[in-house]
Amino acid sequence: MPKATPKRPWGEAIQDRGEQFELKRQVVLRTAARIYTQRGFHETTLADIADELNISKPTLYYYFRSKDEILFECHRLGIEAITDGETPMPPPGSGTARERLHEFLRRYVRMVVDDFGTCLVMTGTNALGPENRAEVVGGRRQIDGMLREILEEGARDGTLVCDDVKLTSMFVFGAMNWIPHWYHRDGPVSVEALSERLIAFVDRAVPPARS
Amino acid sequence: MPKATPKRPWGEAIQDRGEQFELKRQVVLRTAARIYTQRGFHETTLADIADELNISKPTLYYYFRSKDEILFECHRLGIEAITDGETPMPPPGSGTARERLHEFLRRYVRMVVDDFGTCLVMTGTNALGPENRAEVVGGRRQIDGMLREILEEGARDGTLVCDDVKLTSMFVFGAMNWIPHWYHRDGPVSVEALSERLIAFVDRAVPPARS
DNA sequence: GCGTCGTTCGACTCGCGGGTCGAACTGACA
DNA sequence: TGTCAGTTCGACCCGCGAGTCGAACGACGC
Repeated sequence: MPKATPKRPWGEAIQDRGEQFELKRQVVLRTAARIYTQRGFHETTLADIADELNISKPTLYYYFRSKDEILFECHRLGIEAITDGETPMPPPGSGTARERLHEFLRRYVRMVVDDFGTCLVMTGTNALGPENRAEVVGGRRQIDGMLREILEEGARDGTLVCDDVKLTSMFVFGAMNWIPHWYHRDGPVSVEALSERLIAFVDRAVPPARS
Repeated sequence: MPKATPKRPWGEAIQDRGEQFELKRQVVLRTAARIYTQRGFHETTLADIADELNISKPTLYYYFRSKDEILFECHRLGIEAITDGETPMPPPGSGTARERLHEFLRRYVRMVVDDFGTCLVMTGTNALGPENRAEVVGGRRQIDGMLREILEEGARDGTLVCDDVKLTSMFVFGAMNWIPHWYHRDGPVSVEALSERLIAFVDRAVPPARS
């Protein structure tokens, strides 16, 4: 019989210290993001997060400086899922604007359905401190810019026609950001199916130039 | 010269006591709704609301039982703006489903742009106590039901075709609920213009039966 | 065995903010 | 002028939860 492993709240064997540190940080973040979005940021206490992980509250402070920082990191990871995707968005000029729109929406839906993305769009930026909020707002503006750029290119290449880029992008983001309020990953509809159905809506709402 | 009126924080003459009471309650609610949506519910203290009104914190408790109740009343008024409109929604059968959809959207936009409606869609229900939350959720479900009913009728009379009522309604509500995040009443675009532009989007997204 | 570093936790501090209490003020009416 | 109901506020209470501290524990190298 293998020697009894001592009680370790994280339940894994120790290999590389720095690596383990980062790993545990990630676990904390995922858990926090999930609870934050379920109960709300202010309705979640650090004790709640600690309990869920079978660790103590001070341990959280070994990995993070504050409750705020935890939320901020969740938002940052959500934003990065789009801005720094391992495979970057196809640059302007590759394919039609409509094709790039589809790719963007697929990514965006994937983000919004993930723990961090859900946290990003469901917990407001009110709770964040000024500097953190500024960075998150900047990131969101960047994502907004991506969509607007695609819409503007669509006006040029004729595959996407809208008279008001801001209105159109807000319409689309609204529909997308609402997803976490009703869609559940573990339901009968896959994320891919969801994407395609929503893309169909957007496709109709933003038609190509009349031939 | 008229006799100097004594200092009254509310700045109005006293006429009917009960009427005044209700009036002041309304003023508190509007102010609270505005601050709640600007800074967020938990970021707003009762002192903030009191200061804005030039009254003291205990005075708020003369009009309301708790901070929760204030938020709840805001949500209730938001919901009532649609469910108990002075002019009720045209009943099923009057006009086409598409016409009823337009009327519903006009109302919904009008609500969402008002202080109480904005508060309703921007502050989550997490902060509410169980009973209050249940009532608000019930109200929102009722509004949701209105749209779904219209969509179902549209499938029957052929003026609105969508293969998935839930998905469609969520798509639409998402786009509408996002409005307060970017639209400002005092900007160049009127509420009516906004409604019509958004209706145009929805019209394209949910086409009539192919003739 | 022994020091060291990385990790964890029990027990604590402390300020913020929701909520309360009793006194004071106001206007109406006799 | 006195009383009473409606209204307002200064001063206070107090619990919750973010954040801290020092001790203890584990694994590793020697």
